Amino acid sequence: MQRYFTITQLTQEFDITTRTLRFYEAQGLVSPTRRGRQRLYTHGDRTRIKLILRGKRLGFSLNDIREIIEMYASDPGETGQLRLLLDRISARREELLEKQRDIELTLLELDEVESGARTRISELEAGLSREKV
Amino acid sequence: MQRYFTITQLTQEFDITTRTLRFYEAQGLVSPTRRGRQRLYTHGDRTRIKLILRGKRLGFSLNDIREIIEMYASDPGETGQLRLLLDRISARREELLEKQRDIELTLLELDEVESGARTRISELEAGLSREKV
DNA sequence: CAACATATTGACTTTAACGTAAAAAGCCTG
DNA sequence: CAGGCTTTTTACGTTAAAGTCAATATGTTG
Repeated sequence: MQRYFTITQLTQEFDITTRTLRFYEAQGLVSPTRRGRQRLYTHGDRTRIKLILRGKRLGFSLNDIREIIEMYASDPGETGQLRLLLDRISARREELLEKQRDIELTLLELDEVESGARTRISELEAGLSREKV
Repeated sequence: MQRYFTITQLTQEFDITTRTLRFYEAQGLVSPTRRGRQRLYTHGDRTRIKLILRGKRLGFSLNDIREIIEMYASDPGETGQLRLLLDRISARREELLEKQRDIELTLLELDEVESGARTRISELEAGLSREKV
């Protein structure tokens, strides 16, 4: 297993541009180490990038994503901070559950549209295309 | 049940601004009728708005949403068009299923962070706060 | 080492999705 | 019907998330 990934390896793997990865770095979402000026991404960096892209697919902004990632990485020493973390977690969980419900609804609607379309196709194929079946 | 909704009623119900609704109209996503210059939204319009907002929560762009809504409303007369519709439906379904998986993963990660946090809280409350438990 | 590709940096541009502000129109209400 | 409110229209501004382009720098290969 290789120790480091280059920027182009990652752009190819995730189908994003170098500009995107540098932008994420400027936003403090990843911090690849350097060999000279060149960026070297560790497996940890790669995992972070996966998290970012997953967040994007779910419609989270980069700021949201930053907060989520920081939750993962945070290591609060006192109870108050830990309780605050628990609150944030449950807020995020609520959001995700709402998205799940939204998806369920949309899938159901797609099912309806699909079965409607299938019905009409079979009508047409049965030669019943003389209006008003 | 009322026949029409005013723009402000809908902005209040959905917690969006009039600017947003007019913007959606300019994008061809809703087409309220008019009484003079005033916009009157039907129940159908209201449903569309719900669809739009649901799409947004799932991270779809307004263009995506337009296409999805057009799928719902489309009434293609010939088999070729219907098959194309079926393709679009299954593509959208794939996207949604991917989002579902993304959500599952994220929920699992949140569970882990949460249980870690709970563990540390109980350690702290047990008075074991003298480093290295 | 010259040539050529690859990487970095910085500046400017673009696109989506609204926000904000100003002016005019419409419509109650005393 | 004057004053005040909401609504509409028009136009310009803003923000997030990159895209594009040009100038260097670095690396590598014959």
